[in-house]
Amino acid sequence: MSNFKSLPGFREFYPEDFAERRFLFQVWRQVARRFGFQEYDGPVLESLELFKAKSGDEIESQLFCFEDKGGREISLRPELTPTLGRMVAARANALKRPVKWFSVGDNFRYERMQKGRLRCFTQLNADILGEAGPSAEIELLALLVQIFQGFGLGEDDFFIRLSDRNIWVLYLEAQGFAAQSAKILEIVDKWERMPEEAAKENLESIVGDSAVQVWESLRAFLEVRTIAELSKAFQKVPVNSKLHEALEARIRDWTELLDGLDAMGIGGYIEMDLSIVRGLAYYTGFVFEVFDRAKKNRALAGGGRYNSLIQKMGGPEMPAVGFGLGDVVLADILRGRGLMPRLVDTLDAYLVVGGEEERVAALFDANVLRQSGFAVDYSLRSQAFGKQFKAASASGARFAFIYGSDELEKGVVKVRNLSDRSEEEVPRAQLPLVLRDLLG
RNA sequence: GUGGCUAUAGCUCAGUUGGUUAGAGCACCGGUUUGUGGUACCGGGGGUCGCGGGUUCGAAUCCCGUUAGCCACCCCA
Repeated sequence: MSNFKSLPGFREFYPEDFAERRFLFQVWRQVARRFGFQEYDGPVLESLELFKAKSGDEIESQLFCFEDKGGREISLRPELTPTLGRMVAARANALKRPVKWFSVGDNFRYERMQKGRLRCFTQLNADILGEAGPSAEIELLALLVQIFQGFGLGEDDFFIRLSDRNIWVLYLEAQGFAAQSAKILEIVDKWERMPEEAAKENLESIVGDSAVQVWESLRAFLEVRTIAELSKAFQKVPVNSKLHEALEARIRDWTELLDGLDAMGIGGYIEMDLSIVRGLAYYTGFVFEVFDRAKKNRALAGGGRYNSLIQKMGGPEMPAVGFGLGDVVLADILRGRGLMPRLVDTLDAYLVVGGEEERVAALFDANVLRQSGFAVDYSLRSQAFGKQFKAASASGARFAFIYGSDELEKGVVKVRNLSDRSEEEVPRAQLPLVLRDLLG
């Protein structure tokens, strides 16, 4: 065995593995186009600054970054959104709105691997830019659901946890902690993972004596599952008139969003769950994550609204919402459910060649057939008929063309249907036409 | 970055209290088969037993180290 191994977290795709990938990407592209999204891509390698600008300096430890020969600090992209932001910012005023774009590309993160997480993975990114209202979220979430449905997954398999950073800020503001909201949301983010005592201590260091009271209010908010419960939660905190207006507006957004998702027929996939807050740095409104119902896997996808990124990239004010969907967890789940088809490249015809003299005719016809667009193969070596038929079956070809001395004397080849074993003689010149008919 | 478990053929795994040339099934190649294919029979190739060191007359087996993988934590854009 070779001493050269692929790098940790980087995969090799043998043909049967690659077939799985192609299947995933096919569905992604098909469904995205169905929704009117256009495909784009950006550079895999970017300046380190681009990613730091969006996510802060700490991110460097999780990047594949290095100095190039020109002394530039660069990094393989850990995500596509900064690149998208720059691309859209550069042409923002010339782009028809809404901008509905998607991309399928490799991303790189220097992290310890575990189930569902590698160092190089492929992500579908879909974004809608230029629309501030919930109609963009409705469209995007509908796309997300149809993609999973496209793989045969349904309501019993996955669901979307839907949350809202705006409503959290309003809630904390009402309690007088607007300035501390980022830190408090960090506690919310770790609510299920962090031991209660540690979380309470942490909270105390942020809000001081009000810790007990705030803790209870967080707990109550996390139990909210409906708009009615949401309104009720706000009745227990002091809401001044200015806040009241913002709150009313936000509740109208929520209503529009949920009604729209119902209208799309995907209400059954949505669960209001304010424990989702996600990457605190740049999300500005609704955020969401997709999980399998069994919750045995990492999030299948995640995203949300990021209304200030385009400006940050030097563009005009431009609202945006998007999601990323990785190939690793998705493939795990599809395999687990038996929903990963074994796609193999199949041939239209396999040429069975009698001997060296017949080979001349076979090579000639193979070339003609291939130029006509058919997938055709034959044995590179002179082999017994039985051997060649075995190879023909294994290749998945639908037909075998038999080049025997008897046939060629008559100017025909025998066309054998490999599934029903029927045979007919066809003049060589007519092979492309006949094959086209046979394949339907 | 931290911790636990694992490592024998391309894959799934056997391998006795340490014992002589490390096995099986599947897969692959060849044959039975220059005129008919998923079955059958026969044969073949393929291993530094993850790597390095130690104990021993002798190590896949015991000990130490190391690397990689898996799982969880941290993180998760």
